[in-house]
Amino acid sequence: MKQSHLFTKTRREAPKDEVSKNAQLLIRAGYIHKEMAGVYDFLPLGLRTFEKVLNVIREEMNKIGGVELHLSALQNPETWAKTDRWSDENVDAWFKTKLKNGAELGLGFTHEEPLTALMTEQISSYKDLPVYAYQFQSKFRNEERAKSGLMRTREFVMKDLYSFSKDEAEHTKFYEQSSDAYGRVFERVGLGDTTFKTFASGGSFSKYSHEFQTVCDAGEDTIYIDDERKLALNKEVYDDPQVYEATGLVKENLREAKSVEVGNIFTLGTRFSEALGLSYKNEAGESVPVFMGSYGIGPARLMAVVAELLSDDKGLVWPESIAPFRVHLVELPSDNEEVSKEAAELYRELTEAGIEVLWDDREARAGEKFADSDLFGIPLRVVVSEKTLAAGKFECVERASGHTTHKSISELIGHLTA
RNA sequence: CGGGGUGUCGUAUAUCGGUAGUACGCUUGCUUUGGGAGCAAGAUGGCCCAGUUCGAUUCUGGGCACCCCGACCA
Repeated sequence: MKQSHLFTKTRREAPKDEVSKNAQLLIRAGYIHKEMAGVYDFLPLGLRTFEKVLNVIREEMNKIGGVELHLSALQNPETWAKTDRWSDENVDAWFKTKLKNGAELGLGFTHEEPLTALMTEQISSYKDLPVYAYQFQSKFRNEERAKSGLMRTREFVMKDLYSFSKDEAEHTKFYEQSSDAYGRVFERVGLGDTTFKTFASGGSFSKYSHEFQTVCDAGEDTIYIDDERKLALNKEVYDDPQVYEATGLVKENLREAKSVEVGNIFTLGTRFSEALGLSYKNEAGESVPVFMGSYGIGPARLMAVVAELLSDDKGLVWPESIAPFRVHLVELPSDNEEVSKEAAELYRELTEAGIEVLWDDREARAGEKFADSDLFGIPLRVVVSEKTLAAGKFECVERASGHTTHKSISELIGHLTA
C-alpha cells in the first residue's frame, strides 16, 4: 500500500481523554479512533493488525477441529428465557432494543443459547458428535464502566468456540487441546513468556475454569504465579484450600502480579443443553444431554496488550505475526528522480514476492518519516535515499532491536522469504 | 452504581466578568531536505439549556459528554 493512500494521520500528542498506553499509542499511530466511551473504530492499519490476530486464532482453532460459523448479534428473548438469562436481574450486561411492533430483542453479549438451540437441529445421534463450532462475532456488553482503551469496551469482537461432546471424558480431552491451542496463540503474538494459564472460579457454570492471564500493570486482575510450573491462580480462588489440592500449587511459592485476562475456557457441562433441549441418542438408544464447553478470546484486547507490552518510547513494536505490514519502505525526499524509481522498483519486487509493504511515498522530510515509521511499529524499515542509491544497497533497520544492515534487492527478498 | 474531576480551533494547552492567546496540524509563497525545518501571510474555537449581569467562555443551576478511583465483570 502506498502511504499517500492511507488517509490516517499520526499525532505527536495523545488525546487528553486517553490515559492507557495502548489507546494512546494506537490513536497516535492512527490505528483506531474513539467513537465514544468504550467504543472504538478500527482504521486501516488497525484493521490489518486486528485481522492478523484473527488469522492466528483461526489457524489454531482449525488445527483442533474448530469449524467457523457466524451467528447474529440480534437475539430472541425466548431463547434466553429458557436459561434464565434474559431478565435484567440475572444479567445486567444486556443492551436491549425493540422491533417496530414493540417486541423485545437483545444484542448478544455471548452466544451459548442461540448456538445450543441451533444445534438441536443438527445433532441427534452420538454419530453427530463431537462438534467444535466457533465464530468471530461482535459482542455487546453494557459495561457500567468502560476503561483502559481497547481493554474493556462495550462493543467488541470475540472469538467464541463452543464444544459439544458426548460425555465429560470426551469433553476433557478437547478442553486440554483447546488449552494447548490457546498457549500457541499467545506464543505466536509475542505474549508467550508473559501469559499464564490461570486457575479461576467457574462463575455460574462450574466450580472452576481456566483463564489465560498476561502479566501487565495496566491489567484489572491480580494473579499468583508459579513461574516454574508456568501456572497461576486468580485472586478470586487464592484463599480456597481446595484449589491447592487440585493443582498441587504451594501458596508460599507464588508471586503476585497484575494481569489482563486475554482468554478463558469454561466447562459448561449440561446446563445449556438441558435447558434448551439439546440431547442425542447413544448407542443404546437412550437420550443423553450433550456435554458442553465454551472458549473465548478477545482479539482486540489481545492487540491492546501487545501494544502495551511490546512498545517503546518511540511507539508501537509489532511482532511479525500481527504487524500490519512486514516492511515499511521509507523513501526519503530527493531531487534525483532515480530515488523514486528505485523505491517503486523495490516496492514492485517485494510485493510480487508476496511481502506486504507499506511504501512511504509522501513528500515529507526525513525526520517526520522516521518518526512515523517508529510509531507504526512495522518490523522492518527499508530506506531508499540518495545515500542508498550511491551505495547500491538499501538500509534495513529492525524496529524492535534497531539492528541495521545493508542489502541488495535480492538479498532483502532472500532474507524475507527465508 | 457510589466517590472525585474535566469540558476552550482538528490536536494539546493558556488566559480572562469587557477584542480568546500559544504550539502542532491545515492553506499560500520563498528557502530548506537522513530524525517531527525556517521565514512571511492566512483560515479555524468557548458542549447544550436556563439564570445572575449593562455585558458570561468565565459566576450559579440543570442537562449531556468524557476521564479517574472503587464496586461490578458468564
